[in-house]
Amino acid sequence: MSIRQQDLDRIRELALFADTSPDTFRDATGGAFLQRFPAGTTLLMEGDRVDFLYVLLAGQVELRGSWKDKETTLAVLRPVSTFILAAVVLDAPALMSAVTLERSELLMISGESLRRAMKQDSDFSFAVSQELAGCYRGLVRSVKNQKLRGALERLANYLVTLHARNGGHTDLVLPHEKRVLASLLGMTPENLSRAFAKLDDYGVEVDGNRVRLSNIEKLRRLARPHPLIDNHSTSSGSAVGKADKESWPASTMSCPSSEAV
Amino acid sequence: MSIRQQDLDRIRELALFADTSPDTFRDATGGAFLQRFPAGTTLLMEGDRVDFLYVLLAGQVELRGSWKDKETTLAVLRPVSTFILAAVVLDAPALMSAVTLERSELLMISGESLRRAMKQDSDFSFAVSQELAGCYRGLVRSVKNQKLRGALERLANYLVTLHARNGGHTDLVLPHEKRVLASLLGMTPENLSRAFAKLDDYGVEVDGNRVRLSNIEKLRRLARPHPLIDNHSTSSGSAVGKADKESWPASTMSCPSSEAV
DNA sequence: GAACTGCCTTGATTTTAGTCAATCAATTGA
DNA sequence: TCAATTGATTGACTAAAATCAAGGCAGTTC
Repeated sequence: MSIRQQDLDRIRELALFADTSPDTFRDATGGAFLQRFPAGTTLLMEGDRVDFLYVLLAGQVELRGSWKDKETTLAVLRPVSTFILAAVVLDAPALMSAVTLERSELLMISGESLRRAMKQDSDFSFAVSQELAGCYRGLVRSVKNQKLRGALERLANYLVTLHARNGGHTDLVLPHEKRVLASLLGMTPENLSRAFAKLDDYGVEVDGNRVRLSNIEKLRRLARPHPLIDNHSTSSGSAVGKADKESWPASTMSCPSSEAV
Repeated sequence: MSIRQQDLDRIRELALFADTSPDTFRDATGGAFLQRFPAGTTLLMEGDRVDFLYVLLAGQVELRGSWKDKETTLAVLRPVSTFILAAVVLDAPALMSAVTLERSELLMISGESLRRAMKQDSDFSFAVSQELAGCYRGLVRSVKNQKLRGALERLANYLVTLHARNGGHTDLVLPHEKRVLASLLGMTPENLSRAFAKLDDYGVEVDGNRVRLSNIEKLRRLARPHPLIDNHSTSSGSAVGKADKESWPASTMSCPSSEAV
């Protein structure tokens, strides 16, 4: 249960901690601990008091919101990502549930000590502000995506940005189950199936979770991706200036984060 | 063009500045200036470089996003509110446009000096983090509202929270034009009309921009408001602890902010 | 006052998305 | 190995929302 040095090294690569002074880093992560969870574990339920900042080190976790026996996926996270930072900063109840989609490894950092570190170190506080600003902007993108586009357009754009983030390869592997993807894109699984079928005309060939984009230009003409909605760069592209980081949660995408596993 | 003391006093009441030390406050607002704009002025276009943090002191401004000759309203602000804080913190281009809906009075604070103040004063930096966290959570609510509810339910909840924020009065005045409200709620003006008509069965009587809720219980049973989606408290309710503030932009509501005018 | 404008409403229609039901394939698990 | 389960797909149907078109009703302008 104690933290290995290599784990600390990994969270150091997060934008949030990258430039933090050794002292502050030690203060913030001092009481942290590592925990493993099987797939399907609810880490946190909507409305729960949030005592920890979570850092996903391995596996996959889904953030969900619900209302009246309906559920929707707000984001799917991959290592290395932090989540519920906003609730921790405000010491407020969580607005979304967090559930592991696979067996996952999580570092849990005391919210109390994180807030203390913020108050002592303005550089760290600034880094938190930047992180939160990026999160905020990610959600603005998400709202625009949701309100301005139809389901087919959302799927098309999802594929286009997956393609871009994949270094331009035309062969993609969907990073989640289709039912999760459907929920993330704001549609039913049935509708996602039909949407994929329609994209056949645009050179999208689907086989299970493998997708080939055989006519990207045509797909792109349909999708009309826009830099103020779709974030085509991976959150930690090597040459990306720090100020541009808006890593989490990106638009309607899942959240590959600071370091590819 | 120079700033009156009374204007500085007013922005002091914003959560963002309430507890800021006099020194930091002076540093941050030093180069600020006041400007008046007629209705319909575009203060900022999507994609523009953002040089200032805006503080709305009088009037009304709308935040919009667009894609492919479609537009949607993300928030409508009323005094006293700040906006585009996230873009300022990251020194990044704006993701939304800002347009005055009425003749408005705005204080513009240099982004540069704001960032400098943050780096020097960890308390201020912390306050910015709290503000951003509140904004983030407001957007989470907004996404949940949008993805989990239908148009009629969104309208019903809009009215219920307006009612709650109005101190429980059953007579309301819609704070915006209906076309703006429609866009804010993610529907067409035509559909908003029809939705209001349907709410007739639930005791909602509409006359122009005046609305009477003659059967709140029935309306509430339809709306099913939820504390993790709808924020029924005004952002600056007198007895609200600071940590609970999530003032901006609240769910799908317009944004009465720190101090009612 | 007449013409105009912007905003709202209403109706008819089309488009889009959700629901219900059945099937199929792949996986799991006694 | 053979149910039993889960996820994905398909079709038929229903519901919701957008679009198109036409009027009505202030408030302005000339």
